[in-house]
Amino acid sequence: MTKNKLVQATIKNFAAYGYQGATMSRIAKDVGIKPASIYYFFANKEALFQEAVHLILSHHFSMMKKTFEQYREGEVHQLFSELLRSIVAYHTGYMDETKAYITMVNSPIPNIKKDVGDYLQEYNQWLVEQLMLTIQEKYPGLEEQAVNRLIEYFIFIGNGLFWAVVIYEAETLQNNLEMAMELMDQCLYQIMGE
Amino acid sequence: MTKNKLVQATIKNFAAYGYQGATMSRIAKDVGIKPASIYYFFANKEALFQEAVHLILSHHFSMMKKTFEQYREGEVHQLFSELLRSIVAYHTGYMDETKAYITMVNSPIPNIKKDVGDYLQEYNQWLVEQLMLTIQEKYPGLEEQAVNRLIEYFIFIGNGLFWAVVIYEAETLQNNLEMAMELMDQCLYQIMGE
Amino acid sequence: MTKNKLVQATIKNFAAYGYQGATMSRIAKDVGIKPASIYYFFANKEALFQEAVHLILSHHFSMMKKTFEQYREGEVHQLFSELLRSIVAYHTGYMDETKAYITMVNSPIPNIKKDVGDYLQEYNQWLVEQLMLTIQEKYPGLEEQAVNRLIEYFIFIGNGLFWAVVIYEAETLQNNLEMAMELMDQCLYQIMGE
Amino acid sequence: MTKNKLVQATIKNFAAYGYQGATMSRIAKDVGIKPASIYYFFANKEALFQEAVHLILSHHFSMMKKTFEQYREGEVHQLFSELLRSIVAYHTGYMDETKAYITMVNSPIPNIKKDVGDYLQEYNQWLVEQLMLTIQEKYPGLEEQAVNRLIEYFIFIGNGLFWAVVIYEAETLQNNLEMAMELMDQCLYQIMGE
DNA sequence: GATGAATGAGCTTTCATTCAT
DNA sequence: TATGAATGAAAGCTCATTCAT
Repeated sequence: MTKNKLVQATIKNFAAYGYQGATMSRIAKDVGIKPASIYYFFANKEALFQEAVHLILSHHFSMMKKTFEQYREGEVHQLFSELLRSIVAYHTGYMDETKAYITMVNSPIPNIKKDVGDYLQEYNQWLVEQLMLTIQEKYPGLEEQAVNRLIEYFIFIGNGLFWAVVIYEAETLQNNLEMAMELMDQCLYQIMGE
Repeated sequence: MTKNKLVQATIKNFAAYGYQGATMSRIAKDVGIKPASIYYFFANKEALFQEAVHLILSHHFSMMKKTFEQYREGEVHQLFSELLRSIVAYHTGYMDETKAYITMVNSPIPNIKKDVGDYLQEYNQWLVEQLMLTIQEKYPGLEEQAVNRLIEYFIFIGNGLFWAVVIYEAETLQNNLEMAMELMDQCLYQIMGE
Repeated sequence: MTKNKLVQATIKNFAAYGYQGATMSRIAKDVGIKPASIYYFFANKEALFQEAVHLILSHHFSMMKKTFEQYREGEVHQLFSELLRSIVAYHTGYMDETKAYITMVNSPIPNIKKDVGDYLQEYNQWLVEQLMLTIQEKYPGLEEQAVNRLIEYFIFIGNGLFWAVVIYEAETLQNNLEMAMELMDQCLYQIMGE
Repeated sequence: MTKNKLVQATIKNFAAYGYQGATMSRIAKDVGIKPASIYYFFANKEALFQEAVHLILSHHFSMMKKTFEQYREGEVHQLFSELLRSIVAYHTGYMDETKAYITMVNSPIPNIKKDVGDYLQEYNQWLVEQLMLTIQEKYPGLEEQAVNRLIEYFIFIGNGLFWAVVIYEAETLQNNLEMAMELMDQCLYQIMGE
């Protein structure tokens, strides 16, 4: 469908040139239509980009959710590892979305900045909640505060991994993933006790 | 000096709007001159931005260098802590430079992308080299490979902290700094032994 | 019928925005169809507007004719009064047509300008002819030249009233109508003698 | 000066094509510059047209004022005649301004419509005030109400003449001017007594 | 050093129109 | 009858850049 193709092309151009640098002409050309035709599907540039933003964010969410659901039953140690692996897999696999995401975080377009901010908060909340439930289920005696610290470490380590995806090549990145997993194991060991 | 003010205004606008979004008019207005006057100081937009890029990168380098020199004589543990603290201090204190840096990393302007890539490599090399010397000096018996791993962990943790500066508010950020330092201590303990 | 509704919507938009300012989309939206559907009824924008123009002009003609026929049998004095009253009634009652008419008079669209010019001439001719017949019938001895002067005064006063409709509110307009009727009476008295 | 030429070309195009029909390109071409250059002098199309509107209105005002000052000392009868003659002279001499004025009266651009409305009121007020003073000075015993009625008739007759300028050719118009002056004399005679 | 005036290139957007369905 | 999808042309406007002063 033309509309979907438009959003995909928008993500690609957003990633490569940023909001102002991505032009309606280029996006149209990538899709194989004329610029004027975009306006049949979207009211204006901002509306088009907002749809792209929403797609990126919901895509990210569904990816992380899928991983979470797949490994929630197993060991906590493995869950963390797989979530970290998933961060790398998603962000390298959908590099355009990742690059677009980076420019979105400080977008001068208020609506976009707001959407990303809202998402970040929502995603974080979901992640904390789910991890809390899962871990407490498995370690019933554990204090909430301890679990919370564990989750905070996980998020911190995840952020390091995310930025690594952006700036490093495959090899270094693989090394970073291993470090992340080891650090996470350390934290688990430290907090849960032996 | 007008030229300096121009570069500063460029950094500010670069941070706020990205390369394409930052206009010569706005930069000129911020400085209090007319757009045409910019061309007395810089050949064109790219040259102006490249100077801004260089300033940002060299500023970052000199900050990290200063911290390094200040703490290289002390304990390794403290050196790492201060370097991490320095990352937070620099990136929050010079938020515009940080934001500009983020957009620079994926800049569609080849020269800018290249400069940043080169810098990243150079900075990394310097950091590794300096840390290697310093640590080996203090732990003469330690294998190079172990030191290397330690440094890699430090860089990984530093990256996590960097991204935290970008997306978190002061409070969360402080918490992240503490986690970073604790993780680093863990690594030290793990690798150096007790 | 859709076609009629289209013409009505065209008049409304013509009045509000002028020829260039009135868009096919807006007209379609007012009617509740899509722009493409207009082309089933009209060859193009000009054809649509020409139909609107014709409707406005023939509507005006039929209104004035009706008034004329209604009062031609009575006193000349009353006929003039009612014709003047009719000018106000028509142009206030069908304000959209009046506003459209004003823009039509100097329309950059040759066909429209021509149609309006032709109509003005035709309408004038009809008016003069009818008034001539009616007045001569009632004042058989009167010289044709005198009747002609009377008619010219009537048209002049009618024009003043017309423009008053365009620029004044109801109250001022009412006052203008009374002045017009009094002036007309004066002319009658002056020319017909006591 | 380019700016003045721009305003003149704007009036000409405004008269010929209306607000929406007049394009920045055409105006630029008339002046002998490129469209982009207009934006050095005016913020946008509306600002340019607003300047044109102001010029038209103030021009009209200064013309009527001049006539008024020239004949205020003489007979009232002559003052009215000259004012009427002045209406014809101005509106035929500056046909573009007159045509532009007609489209302005019902302009879909709020600012323009407002400016014209405000002007109409201001001009009317000035006219009534000046005529009141002048006539009362010359006919000291006359009641204010009587003078008021006289002025109202003058304005009414002036409106008829104005619209005649718009729709008639020179010959008919001359005839209309004579009628207007005769009607005005009649009113004077009627109200001031013999 | 600085700018007034100008411009080419290109941007987003609008709009009348087409045509297969 | 009606429209979804598309487009050529042109609109208003922005912007980096130039150059004489």
